[in-house]
Amino acid sequence: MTAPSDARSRGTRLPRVRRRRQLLAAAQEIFVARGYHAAAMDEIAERAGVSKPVLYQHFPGKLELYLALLEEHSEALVEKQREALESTDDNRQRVIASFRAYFDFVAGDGEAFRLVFESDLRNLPAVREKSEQTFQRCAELIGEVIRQDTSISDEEAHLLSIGLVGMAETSARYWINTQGSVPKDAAELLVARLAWRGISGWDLHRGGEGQPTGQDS
Amino acid sequence: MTAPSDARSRGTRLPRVRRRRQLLAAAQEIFVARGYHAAAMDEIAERAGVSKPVLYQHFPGKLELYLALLEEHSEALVEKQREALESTDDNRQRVIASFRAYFDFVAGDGEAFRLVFESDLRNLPAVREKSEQTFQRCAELIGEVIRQDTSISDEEAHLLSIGLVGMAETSARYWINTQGSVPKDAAELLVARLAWRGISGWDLHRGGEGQPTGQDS
DNA sequence: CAGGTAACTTACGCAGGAGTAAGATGGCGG
DNA sequence: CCGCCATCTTACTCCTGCGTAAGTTACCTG
Repeated sequence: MTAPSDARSRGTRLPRVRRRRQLLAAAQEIFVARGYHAAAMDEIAERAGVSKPVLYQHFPGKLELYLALLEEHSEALVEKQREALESTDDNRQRVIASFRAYFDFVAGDGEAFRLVFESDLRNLPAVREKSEQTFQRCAELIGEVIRQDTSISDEEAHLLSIGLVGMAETSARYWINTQGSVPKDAAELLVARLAWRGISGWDLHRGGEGQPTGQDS
Repeated sequence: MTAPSDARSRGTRLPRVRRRRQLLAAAQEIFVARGYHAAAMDEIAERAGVSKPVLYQHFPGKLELYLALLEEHSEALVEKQREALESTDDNRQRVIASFRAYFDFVAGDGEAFRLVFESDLRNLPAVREKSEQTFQRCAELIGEVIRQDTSISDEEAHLLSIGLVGMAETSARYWINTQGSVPKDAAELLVARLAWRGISGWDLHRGGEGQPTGQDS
């Protein structure tokens, strides 16, 4: 568990690009495990089997190193979300795919989600903006879908989307932190069903265009 | 905005208990504005119109000072939540009250919610536990209500509760961060409605005990 | 009004960790 | 085989910010 990810090659010289990738991987492990503040550049270097100045030949400072990782994984999440929503035309399936995307994100890539969802650097404007922007972009993708099928205002649709994204993020994080109690598929479907029941046929009472037929399991 | 909350009394001696309360208030302002790491004990002392050692006569260290505040506001949230759920017997009203409690919490007490929801010290076990425990307790309160009215398993009910609490927290935070775009009442009701549509009559398809009558606006 | 004690101050020690000179090394083109 | 440049290392500097030692002032009690 504390085994160096790539110290097999202590003393080995690497071409620039390869080394950079390896440094990013080492940094991710440390940042994820300790958070930004408790992570020491010395430890990151050590984990990569390299001395500290090497780190500074690839990144101007600790902050930039962190931001590089944050950027990468934020984009990955938005991309996953976009793919999920484009994967089908059926809105119910869309909801399921969307939640699955969140659970996949949280389950994948060495717990990188902790950088995006649990950053201890949110007080830095640059980081706060990135986090919120990522969140907003995910919500906006969902918001568009909602707007297509309902007659509610843009602002309201956006607020609903925010709520749904929050639900997805929160439940996915809860699920990953309590691994073993609920299988992934079941958790995804359960929460997706909650969301779908919430939004489907939203404006029926306004004289909507057809009640969801109720088969939802 | 940067006006010292209580430096009117620079040079004034205060009885111990009064001073302690004032120090907590000053600390809250700084911690909320800067986060734990960027907050300096010097600045907290200055804000209170007092010199640093005074701080240390009341709290053993920065961490304990922070934990005192975290504890206080975490308990306040859980209490608000409990009151909301006890305020009525009608589950639909319960949902609304529950969301209102979150919005109230977020709107009140000098943005103290940032300590509970956005702490930059979550990597410290003591803080992580407190946060998660607060979250769990809120979810558990809701979970009990859900279990009373549905036949789903305890684990599933809990997961749903987690999702709902996440939705409440997220939408409340979004609302407070974009003050002015949506009135509080409208936001609360909108999201509460989303949640209520999601859970009400959950297990009808199993042969439940009566369909919700559909009047939900 | 004197003396004691709680409240408070100035001024410092000290540790941890980011970032940096200056020098060593190894492989590759000539 | 030799010199050159990219790669890497040791061994520092320096700053920030927590926590404290020692000394000072106001209030209160006898």
